[in-house]
Amino acid sequence: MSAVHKSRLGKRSPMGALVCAADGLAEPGHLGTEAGDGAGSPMIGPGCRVKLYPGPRVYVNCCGQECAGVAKQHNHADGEVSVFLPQQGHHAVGSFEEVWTTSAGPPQTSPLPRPVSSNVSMPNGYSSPESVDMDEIMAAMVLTSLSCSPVVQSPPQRDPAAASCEMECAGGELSDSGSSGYWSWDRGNGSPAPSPSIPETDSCLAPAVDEGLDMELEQVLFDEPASRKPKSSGRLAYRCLWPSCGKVLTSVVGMKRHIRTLHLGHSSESEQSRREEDFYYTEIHRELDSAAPAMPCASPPNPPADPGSATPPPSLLSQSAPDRCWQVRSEHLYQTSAPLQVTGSPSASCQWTPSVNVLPSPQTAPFRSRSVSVGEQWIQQQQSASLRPHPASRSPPRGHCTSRRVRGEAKKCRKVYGIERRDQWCTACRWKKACQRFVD
DNA sequence: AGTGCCGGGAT
DNA sequence: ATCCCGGCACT
Repeated sequence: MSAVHKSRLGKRSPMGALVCAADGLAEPGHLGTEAGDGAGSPMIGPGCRVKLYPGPRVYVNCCGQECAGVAKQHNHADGEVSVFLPQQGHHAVGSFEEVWTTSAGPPQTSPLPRPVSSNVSMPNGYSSPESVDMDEIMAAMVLTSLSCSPVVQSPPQRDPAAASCEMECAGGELSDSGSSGYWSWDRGNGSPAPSPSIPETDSCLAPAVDEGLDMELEQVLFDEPASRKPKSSGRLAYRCLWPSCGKVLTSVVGMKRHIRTLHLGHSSESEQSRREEDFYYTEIHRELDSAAPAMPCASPPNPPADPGSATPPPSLLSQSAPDRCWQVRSEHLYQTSAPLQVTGSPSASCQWTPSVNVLPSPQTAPFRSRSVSVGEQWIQQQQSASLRPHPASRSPPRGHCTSRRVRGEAKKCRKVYGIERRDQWCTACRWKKACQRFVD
């Protein structure tokens, strides 16, 4: 079956993307949480595999009454959630079941319109998760429109594999998801190797914080753009999301300059470059950030490397905007690629070559060189016990070398017009070729 | 059996 | 390049 698909991916281009979605990779609405099978149970609570990210406002049962707090840690293994209670001014550690995300009541009784997802590292009392989400969504839309061709400007969709990376790795606030996991305590899901080519993934490494602070402190008092002016100045910092950088500065200008000069390698002040810079740093809360223990990303910083040359990490996904685009823009792959996509895995078609080069940074090169998306790798690893370093080495189980395209679901000329009106068929149908009029 | 279409031959 | 068809895969 799958062996048959490969030859038809070309004209039946949507298939690749559909496979990604159909396989459950994309799960809109489950942003930032790892919900279980229960589609309508995004609630934190017992029996629900929801992962609570730091940042969102949560409520705990404190002395018999509901107390608002900020989720800080969630030890998924122990089921303990650490919540910072601003009103009490201390942290509270409670069981997973005692935390809910709406003020309506405990999780068992109050359906949550959205799972705990606003894991943007925001300061205490910054805003509600929902408002942050809106900002993030808007930013994501802009970034997506910049980074991708128009076809990918659909609402952000997440695949669980990508979400798993978010959970493992920090950063990603500027992604199109708008609710990427900043970090998580769940360490049990394989090795949290960060994606080597994605800037956000390495931001969990936060070196050189102090030096950045020392260097840029004076700038806080001056040229702070209104767009990113922190609501509680002095508490916000900006972390460079460039891989193996993680520099934290206290001013946007300094951070942008840092990214522009050190990473992007140019000093252009154009709008384009500024947006690029926005993409590579994130706003962090210094107290939260410093209070956060070692990030789950324990692996050393990965330089931008060819993903195909390394063994694919088990669950390393990020959801940066370009990366997301790849998940969606899978349909043209067969045209630009060769045998790499010709694999038996149904997900192997999820690959594409971006048509727009918006991020001329070195980071983008590995992106484009990806042969199989990480989500696909995740699925393939789930499906196959044997892990193969190169997707090209996978060959589908096929009876013979010839490949036929799968029979299309669409009605063909023969069915539409009938054999008696064969003259109205498309040329291909008349010639017994793949129908060109009613393509799948 | 009916259908879609690949591969290849004929023109 | 166009036209056609044998034959295979699939439903």
